[in-house]
Amino acid sequence: MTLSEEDYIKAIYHLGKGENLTVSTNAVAEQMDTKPSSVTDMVKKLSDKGVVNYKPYKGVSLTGYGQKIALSLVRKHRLWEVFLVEKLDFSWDEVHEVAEQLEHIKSEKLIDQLDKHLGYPQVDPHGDPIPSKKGEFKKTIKKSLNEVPMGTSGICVGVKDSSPPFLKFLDKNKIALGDTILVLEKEEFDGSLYIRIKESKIHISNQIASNLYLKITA
Amino acid sequence: MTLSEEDYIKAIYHLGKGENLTVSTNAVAEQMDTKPSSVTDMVKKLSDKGVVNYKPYKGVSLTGYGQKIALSLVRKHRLWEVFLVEKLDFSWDEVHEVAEQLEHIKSEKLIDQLDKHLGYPQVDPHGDPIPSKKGEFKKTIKKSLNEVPMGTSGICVGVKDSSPPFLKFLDKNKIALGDTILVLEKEEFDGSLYIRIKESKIHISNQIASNLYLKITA
DNA sequence: ACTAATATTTAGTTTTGTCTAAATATTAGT
DNA sequence: ACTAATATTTAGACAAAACTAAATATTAGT
Ligand SMILES: [Mn+2]
Ligand SMILES: [Mn+2]
Ligand SMILES: [Mn+2]
Ligand SMILES: [Mn+2]
Repeated sequence: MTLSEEDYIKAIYHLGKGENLTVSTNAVAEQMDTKPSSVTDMVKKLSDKGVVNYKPYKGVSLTGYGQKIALSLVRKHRLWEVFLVEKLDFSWDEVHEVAEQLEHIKSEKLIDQLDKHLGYPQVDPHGDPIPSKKGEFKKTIKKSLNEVPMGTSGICVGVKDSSPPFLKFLDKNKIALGDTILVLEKEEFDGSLYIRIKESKIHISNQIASNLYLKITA
Repeated sequence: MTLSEEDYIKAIYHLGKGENLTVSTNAVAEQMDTKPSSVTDMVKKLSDKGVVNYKPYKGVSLTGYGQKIALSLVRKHRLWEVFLVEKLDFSWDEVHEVAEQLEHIKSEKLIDQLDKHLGYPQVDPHGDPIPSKKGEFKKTIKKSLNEVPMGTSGICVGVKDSSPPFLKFLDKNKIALGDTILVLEKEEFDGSLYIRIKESKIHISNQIASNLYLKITA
């Protein structure tokens, strides 16, 4: 697969929410920041290669073969993200762009050894699970912080919005993956939340809360 | 620069033996495993971009700008090779192909942090020097083990005699290409040498020493 | 069911990097 | 200096991946 083909496969995978939904040409175009006509061209080629199922005007989905490729790419992307954060001191809002390039490096040994070097991590710096070599991975049950009952305590495992501004906000407020968060109280007026994180009590807007995923432990 | 352009720049750099010699179209074609006509096309484009000096029928050389790019690529290539050997347990004959891909990843922070992670290495696994961020690097020379001053350390990069008996001897004594060798002391009587190789001190005859090449950073 | 809005595909170009075959320049041998 | 061999460039073509503009299909509103 070429770099371009691989990026399309990943886009179709992500738009299919891991359930291999059929996705529209326009959705892929938006995700890839390209034109719908370019998507049509590429999707025809991927169909010829047996990577996707494509019915004109009806959308596109991955074949079994296509899913395997997608999972392998996701694995590589997330392992590289872990490497960048754990070994090269990148912050979690800097890794995506570089991993987007590194995921295309062709070497099976490279990724096996990287996995080992990192101690076989289960999740990437954004809390997303890393598929095994065989393409299996644990579904993490995530809920956004604003939809759990008061008194719930859990571990921050991910974000919905991973834009640099949001990630920077989290850094500034010392909210990081792996932190234990306790939801204390909801402000009736604006739906904002009081939470306890690492011994300190902070106040976050409902919008912030809705973008933070919690893995509930109790 | 595109991946293709970068590979051409590196080829011209290497053919120029680091002295920026003017090289022929055919030489570049051979190095790149492509056709001379393709080289002509690319060289014209690189000339337009100010990367090379090109006179039709007279050959091509790098401009100052082109040399900077070449050194940056060589730096990246060699740092990745060190990473693969030191951190991911690749052997020295497996790294080139992968480094050939990794050298094209675009991220200044990535390479700075990688350099730091590796402890600012001076040479790659093949004994070749790693240019600094500014493009400076030490020259290396290849000498047979019996003609270097005592106390010299270098990387074993080749053999003069490659007959099975000699190679078997090397195997038996755990001397392999890529090993770092330190010359400790010469025995006056027979010119034999005491050397240190991977934590162990061994004794080799002058004849053995004369058949081993060392790459030394000067 | 008809029409308008939207989504998608088709047709025709462009850029990049490659190739083959033909033309031309350089070099070497006599 | 002439000729033959070799090196290099030019011309024309192609595949990949993108784009714009036009055509067509789908969908939603009345
Ligand atoms: Mn990518
Ligand atoms: Mn991630
Ligand atoms: Mn390369
Ligand atoms: Mn090397």
